[in-house]
Amino acid sequence: MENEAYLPYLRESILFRGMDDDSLLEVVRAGKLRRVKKGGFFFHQWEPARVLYVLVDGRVKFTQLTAEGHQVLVRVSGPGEVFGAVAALGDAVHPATGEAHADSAALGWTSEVISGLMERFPTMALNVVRFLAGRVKEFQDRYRELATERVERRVAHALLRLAEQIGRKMKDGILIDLTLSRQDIAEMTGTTIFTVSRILSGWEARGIIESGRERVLVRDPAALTAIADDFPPTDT
Amino acid sequence: MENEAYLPYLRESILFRGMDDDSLLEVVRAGKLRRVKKGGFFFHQWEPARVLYVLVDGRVKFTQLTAEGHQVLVRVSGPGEVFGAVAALGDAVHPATGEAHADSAALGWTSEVISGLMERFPTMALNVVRFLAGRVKEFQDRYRELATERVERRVAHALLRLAEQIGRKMKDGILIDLTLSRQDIAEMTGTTIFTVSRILSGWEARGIIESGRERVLVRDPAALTAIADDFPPTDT
DNA sequence: GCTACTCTTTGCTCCATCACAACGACTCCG
DNA sequence: CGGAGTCGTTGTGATGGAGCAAAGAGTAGC
Repeated sequence: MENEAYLPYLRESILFRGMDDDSLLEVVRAGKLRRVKKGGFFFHQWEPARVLYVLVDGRVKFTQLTAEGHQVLVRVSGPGEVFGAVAALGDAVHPATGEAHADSAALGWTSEVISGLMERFPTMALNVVRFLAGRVKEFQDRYRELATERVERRVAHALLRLAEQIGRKMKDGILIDLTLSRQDIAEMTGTTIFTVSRILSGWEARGIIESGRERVLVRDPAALTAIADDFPPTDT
Repeated sequence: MENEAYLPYLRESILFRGMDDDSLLEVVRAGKLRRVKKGGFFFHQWEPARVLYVLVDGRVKFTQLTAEGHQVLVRVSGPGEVFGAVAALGDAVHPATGEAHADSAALGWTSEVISGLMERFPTMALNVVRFLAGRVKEFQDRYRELATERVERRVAHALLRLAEQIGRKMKDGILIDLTLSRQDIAEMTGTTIFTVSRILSGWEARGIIESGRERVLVRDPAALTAIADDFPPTDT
């Protein structure tokens, strides 16, 4: 079974850390590989959730649509990351739609299989718990951010998070390695495309970032951090 | 050991659901009761987290303070609810301060004990996972709410959540059974005390709520739901 | 039951951000 | 390489809600 080729991904994944190779092999064999082409979907919002995935290749964006048609971009995942977990583990419906923004592949386990594995491998159960605790903390932080911060700071935080998570180090800065439109940023930070555009233009003029169509390069992360933390600008 | 008196609470708690009485007894014995007087603290933000609690009596408010001094009210817990879990299970620091707003008592287990129990009782591990998954979902929802909704709707949502969680049915409505100031509501919804005051006054004039000093009674939950869901008012 | 304190209300001002429109730039495809 | 479509920029209002000040209402302690 070709699944085994993905073992290295699992070994580093937060869910399976600390497990021995035999156990990992068993886990990998219990999973099922699913490929989704760019533009395709792993699941849609409101669908009942059955499967927890670990992305092994590609990029997946998770968006929520509100009743009024507002869209919120919840997260972008890259290889090695876990997704679909919250719904699959809480035996509920998917809170968001997962769309492949590049040709993608993910290993999936149904919730029953996951439960079984957790019983057999307590280490894994603890890992799952730690993973979820981290997610809660993340959303709590983002919640507070949204509740207390101005748009500019929120955008700075969002870019820093993305740079950290999927940034690629280039000679002149950190490229956010992802097609990332102004619209996307607006949906991540709860603002409008216009405001984002103005903010990014301002930063570009100050040399903090370099941006093009669906592309952002962070040239001066320190300056961005200063904005995110609301320090006064270092130079006049 | 008097802990056993609290068995009924645990049996209904989301963490211990589905466990047999022998196991529960063991769990309860492994816990340590902690009492905190009104105004006292279970823990402070930034402290390293060691203990997961189940509240057996009282009310605890959880607040986060931002670097700039903005305060955010994250949650209010009543008897039977789990708290301190996210930090204790993720072996991190407490993301919030837990203050008793009434004389309170809680059973606590250190993270090591919890880990041990989860290994011994897989049912409990699954419960923990489900609990955390629910928390993630909740914060994701609140995040989206904050990102896309106007203040009035957010306040409506907040009151409905509170009514659901700790409301007490009265003959003329649902009393939110908690000292709940305008300030508190503002901190829950990411707005200011002034705006909250205006909104509540408006609702009171329309007969939707009845409010006094640190007290809110929901007279017409349906109207509040309509506001929360942004339906046009049913009558002129 | 007076006093001090805290919580709440309300009027006013101001501004960050939204909303819309129009234009400009880039990309893809035939 | 030209045209259509998408994405980004910028100017001009409009406004929801923040921020502040001052007064009103409850509450608690003495």
